Amino acid sequence: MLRTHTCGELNTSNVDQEITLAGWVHHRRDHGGIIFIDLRDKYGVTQIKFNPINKTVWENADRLRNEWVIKITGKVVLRPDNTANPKMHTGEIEIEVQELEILNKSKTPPFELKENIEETNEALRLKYRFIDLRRPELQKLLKLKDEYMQCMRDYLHKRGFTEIQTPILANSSPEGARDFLVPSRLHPGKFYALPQAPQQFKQLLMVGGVDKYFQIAPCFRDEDPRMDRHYGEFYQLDMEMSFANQDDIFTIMEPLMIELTEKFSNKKIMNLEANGRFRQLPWREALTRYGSDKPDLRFEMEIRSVTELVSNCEFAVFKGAIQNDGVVYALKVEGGSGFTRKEIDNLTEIAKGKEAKGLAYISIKENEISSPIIKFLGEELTQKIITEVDAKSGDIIFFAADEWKIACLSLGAVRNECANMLGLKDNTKAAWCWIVDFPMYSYSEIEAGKIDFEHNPFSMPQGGLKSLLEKNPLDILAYQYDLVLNGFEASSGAIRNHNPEVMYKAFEIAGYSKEEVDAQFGALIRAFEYGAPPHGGNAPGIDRILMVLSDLDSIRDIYAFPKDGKGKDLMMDSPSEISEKQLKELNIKMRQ
RNA sequence: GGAUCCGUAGCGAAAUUGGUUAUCGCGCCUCCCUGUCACGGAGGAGACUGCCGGUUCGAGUCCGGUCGGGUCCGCCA
Repeated sequence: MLRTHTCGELNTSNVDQEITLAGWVHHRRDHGGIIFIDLRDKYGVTQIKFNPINKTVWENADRLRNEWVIKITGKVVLRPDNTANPKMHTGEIEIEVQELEILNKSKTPPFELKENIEETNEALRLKYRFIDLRRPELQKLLKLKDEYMQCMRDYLHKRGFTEIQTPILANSSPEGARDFLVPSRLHPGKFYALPQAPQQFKQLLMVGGVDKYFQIAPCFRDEDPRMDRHYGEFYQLDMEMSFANQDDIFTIMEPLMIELTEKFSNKKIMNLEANGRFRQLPWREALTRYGSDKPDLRFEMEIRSVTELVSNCEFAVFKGAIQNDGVVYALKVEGGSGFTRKEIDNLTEIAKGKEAKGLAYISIKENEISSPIIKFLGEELTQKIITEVDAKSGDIIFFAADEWKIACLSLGAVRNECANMLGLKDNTKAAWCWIVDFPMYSYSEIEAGKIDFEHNPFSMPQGGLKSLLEKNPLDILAYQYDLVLNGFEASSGAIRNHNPEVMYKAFEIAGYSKEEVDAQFGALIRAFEYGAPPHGGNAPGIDRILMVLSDLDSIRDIYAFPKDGKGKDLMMDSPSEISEKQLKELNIKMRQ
């Protein structure tokens, strides 16, 4: 060992001991006749001091600069009276250095590592990630993530789950996100794909009799990143159980999420049902009341229908929407009457971003009701609306008049932004909930009249084959659920369709022939013909959950070596060009 | 694919309505200093204001383009 102790552990009980420390020069204070150095390692900082006793040691101490790596041997001594530093763990002692070895020099770092320094441009920090990682904040995050993953593993192991690794080189899946493709050298013209999720493999494990599987699984998707979506690769706590129904999955997941919240955040869990269970919101209700399939339930601010109330009004926008089988929904925002013209314009743009045509409003200030639509609604109806949504002085009411889904989503986006503006997103709270009863199908947004899977084609339709045969596809619900935390989608899961007959029928409704299903999901459907047990599971996005629990502004902080917002690794300079030789070996011609 | 914000020494920021030699703090280099811990003191180096073009007597500042970065929409079964 190059050291007898770490830089974070020495205290008064070690006084007079001869010790050896190794670490980085964190900071130096040269007083002419005495040099203090804060020596840093992962575990902390210890003050070491040099006096001009030994000429060689003194001269070398004089050369030391920030981030040089050194090893020192010396004696632990009590600091003189009134010079202890209560801010340091090791602040009562210091080391009188007798020997100094310079293990490595360092160039001047491109940014400073001291605390209380304003944060440097992220791109520079990412390029020099190996330096940035030395900061205590990031050291803590690495450790936190390790404990976090260990907690999940322990929890599931105790409940009889087996962690199993599934292939990284897999098949391209025709639905879903863009794949990362890997050309095959041994099979010219053919490609592997990195898995978007181990979905099919975990279902095959259930057919294989594994019963309870989990994996902290890497997932690869070539889609544009977001603040809460790391580019390219991310990790899910992928789990699946045989002979389980939806409530069995919830019963396993809920205590784990509670444990993670309590151990890895200082948030107080709110919004639990009286029996301690997570609230369950049907998908349709979530959209109708909160305008989102991932509602932030830390605050109320519910959408209310005024469709009935305004059904006979002469305001063309409301009237038109209702005549087209649409709805008129209202969102009362308490304390929103102070929004400026510019802020309302911004909210209007947000609503339009969700395909609303505009954003009508009624603003109620002390003695005055202001609204661009009051002249169309009339005094009486305006008052009725205000009463209906229980608005008071100081509030503003926004309206969406459109087909149901657009009305919901546009007001949902407005609700979200208003909560930001009014500071309603309380970071000391954690609001978990399940969104259940997703529709199995919806109309295609690309091809008019065509029916697509709304969410996950492998889900079991509620009512099974009977529903598929008898119901209007758009009315069929799936045993499909999302877990939501503070407005973020934390997990997605389903009870799977394990029956070949039901599977073919489900795909047939979405326009797939038997041959297409066989070609694309051959292994799965073949497996289902050999006694597949009923099964289901889900897959929490662990990076995103930790990001929310830790109140981080970016999911990149969760990764040791993150990609930037354009999918580049600035440190490794990837993606990078490859040689002609490699391309030739893979039978790929570069486009000129 | 679209929208929007940002870009000034190594880092973080400033520069009035377009005006003279682009300012400050940290860091860096040299020297002084035996109790500091954001040590102190003296001096010094370091910038084609992202890049290209335009308007103007004059551009860090205004305009157009471009490159790089952040965030959002689309996208993410």
